[in-house]
Amino acid sequence: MSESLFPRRVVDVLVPLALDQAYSYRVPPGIEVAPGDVVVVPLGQREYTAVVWGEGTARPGLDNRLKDIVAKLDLPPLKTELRQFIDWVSDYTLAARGTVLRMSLRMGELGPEKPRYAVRLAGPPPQRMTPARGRVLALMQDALARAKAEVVQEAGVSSGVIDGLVDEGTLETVELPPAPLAQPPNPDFLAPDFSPAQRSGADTLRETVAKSGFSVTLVDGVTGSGKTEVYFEAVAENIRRGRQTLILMPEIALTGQFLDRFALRFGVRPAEWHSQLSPRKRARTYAGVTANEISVVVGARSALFLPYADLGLIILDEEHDPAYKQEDGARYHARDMAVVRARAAQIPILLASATPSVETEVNARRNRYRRVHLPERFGGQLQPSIEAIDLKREGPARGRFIAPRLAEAVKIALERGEQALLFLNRRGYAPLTLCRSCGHRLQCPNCDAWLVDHRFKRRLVCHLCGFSMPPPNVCVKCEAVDSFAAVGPGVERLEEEVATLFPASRVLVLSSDLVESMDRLRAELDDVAQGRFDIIIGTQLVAKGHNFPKLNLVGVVDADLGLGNGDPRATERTFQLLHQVIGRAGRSEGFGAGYLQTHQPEHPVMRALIAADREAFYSNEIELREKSAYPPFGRLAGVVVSGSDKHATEAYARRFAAAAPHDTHVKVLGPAEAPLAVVRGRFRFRLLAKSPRNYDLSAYLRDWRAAGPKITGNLKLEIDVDPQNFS
DNA sequence: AGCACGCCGACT
DNA sequence: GTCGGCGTGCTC
Repeated sequence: MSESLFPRRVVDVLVPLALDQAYSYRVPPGIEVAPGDVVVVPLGQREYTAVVWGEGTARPGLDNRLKDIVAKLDLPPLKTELRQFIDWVSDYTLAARGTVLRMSLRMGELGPEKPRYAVRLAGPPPQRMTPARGRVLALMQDALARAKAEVVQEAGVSSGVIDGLVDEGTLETVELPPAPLAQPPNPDFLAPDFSPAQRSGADTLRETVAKSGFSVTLVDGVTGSGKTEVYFEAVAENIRRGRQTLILMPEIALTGQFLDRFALRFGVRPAEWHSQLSPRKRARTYAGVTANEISVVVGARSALFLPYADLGLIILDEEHDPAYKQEDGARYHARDMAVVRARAAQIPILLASATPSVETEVNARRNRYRRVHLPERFGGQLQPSIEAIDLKREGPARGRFIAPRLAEAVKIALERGEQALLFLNRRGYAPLTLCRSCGHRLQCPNCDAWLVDHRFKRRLVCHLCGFSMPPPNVCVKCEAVDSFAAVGPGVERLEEEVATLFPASRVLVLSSDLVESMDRLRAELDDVAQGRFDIIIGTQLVAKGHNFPKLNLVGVVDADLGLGNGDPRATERTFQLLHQVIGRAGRSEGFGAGYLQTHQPEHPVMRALIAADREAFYSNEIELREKSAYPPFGRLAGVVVSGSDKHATEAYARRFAAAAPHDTHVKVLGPAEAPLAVVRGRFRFRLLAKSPRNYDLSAYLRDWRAAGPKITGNLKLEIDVDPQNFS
């Protein structure tokens, strides 16, 4: 009866599942909700933490099936700005709304904090005194409470000794308040010592933050120009204004040195946000961010979706880095989405890079983004001088990979007591193993890829699916015995060559598959910085963000790797990666040298690097993109159809292509077998949609997806707006 | 993302 | 006969 007299209010609630629609729920008496409120709702057999997305949409026929909201959580509501951002990302990327919301609700385990216990002096000394008890009492005489683990450490006793003293009444246990998450950074902890160019850049950034409002600024400075310290001044200004700052990094795991530099400037380390955070730390950081108790977050791309209480500034470091593109689940580019969030929140965003993405460079050249240029290396250091080694003319002997001229340069560096870095972006010993008698190549059974020889692990490994097997000694095809030959170099093979060339040197191989733990890696990088190794052989792991004071020589073993595989972004990425890795040289001493071993020294990428003519590279690349209407002068979307049955997959891809809506602005290419035609036993076919820049390609793709034939069996359809990867 | 339902093969 | 594999579809 009361139902009809007082119909309950109905609201739409978005559940963080792969659902595109918000569901309607009744609001029970005693609960008041508004859009953005975090609530608990029943769905199917379970209850979920979800968010009120708006007023209930009337849907006749559904009303008698509506369930009640279970509870409203005591959390700040998601602001309109964030909800609009989530809707926007979902619309743009075609990821389900709930999937995007999920990224904003990664609060981990809420609930009571696990108590921390400490001990302190509480009574007379014990009846029986022992040396261990004496040490504890000596330490505890000041009557301060100390964590038990700390006493164990300081007094050099076992925890049993402390327990005994507690039992005797000499010590008592007290509960401590939770350790503070992140101390507030002090914007005036250290006054920076700037060059005139840095000072002027810092002033511009500070004014940008003070003015507030949406703007995009490219902080464009070579490695060693001190751009981090310069943008720290924007952070300082934002802290003074009492607002929160988000600093995005491509790979948070490798930012140990960055956190130290932050602490040097602001007195404390910032809060961190990334996928490897422990559940407890995640929950507390989440709570701190929503309650405005954390003022600076350094995070990986997922930190972009956190519900900041009062976000005032976003900084995206190494903005060109391909790691900003999320490839699984919701496919989004954190740089582009960060600009969108900054606009939604009406705040400034800074994009920092020594080698901006072509997209950002075009925006800066056309004055859509402001540019703060830091042209010099700090302290008058020179840019490394770069030379090509033409492998066609002065390459190494067969089966060797270090050319004589590079070996000579390494020898000289070692004689000077300096370090050398040999860069090769290839893990393992050799990328290909073939049978000398029949030419058979060892291939992954699940993928269209060769098995990579990993000698340290004594296994052949597929880099696409992780399949591995011990190296066989009989050829599976011709049954020849011990006929296998390693073809091409990986970092492990390079180490072998280095050991014969420089037997007295201390060599470290750094490669992601050899990393045992983050702590171990940080320790190894520290060892390198301290000069405990002479030669470092590394994959792109070494290109990012580490400062090695004694490193003056970088040799790129195969500069052509990554070029010429038909990927439209290959030249840009090669330029950025090689520029970055060579920038490791000479950051302290100022006499850096880089050598590029290449088969094509006339390639625009090599010429731009050698001449240190960045502008030439960009002008050339921008012209090419404009001619072919590639991004940022046109839009692209990739579609991948995959399935375990090749014919069914190809047939579906054809039918899907045929269902593409007619539109004179959109050109659909394919389907064609993907460059990685088989991965994990699934066959892959690619389609590509091209449109002009000012066209809503996302809307087109949504129509296309709706018009496409139904997915059956284990077929999968993946849509990637603005693809960065064409494999 | 769960979870149930339903249809097929292979065991007590 | 029933257990259980996973492909399919639904959740306000």
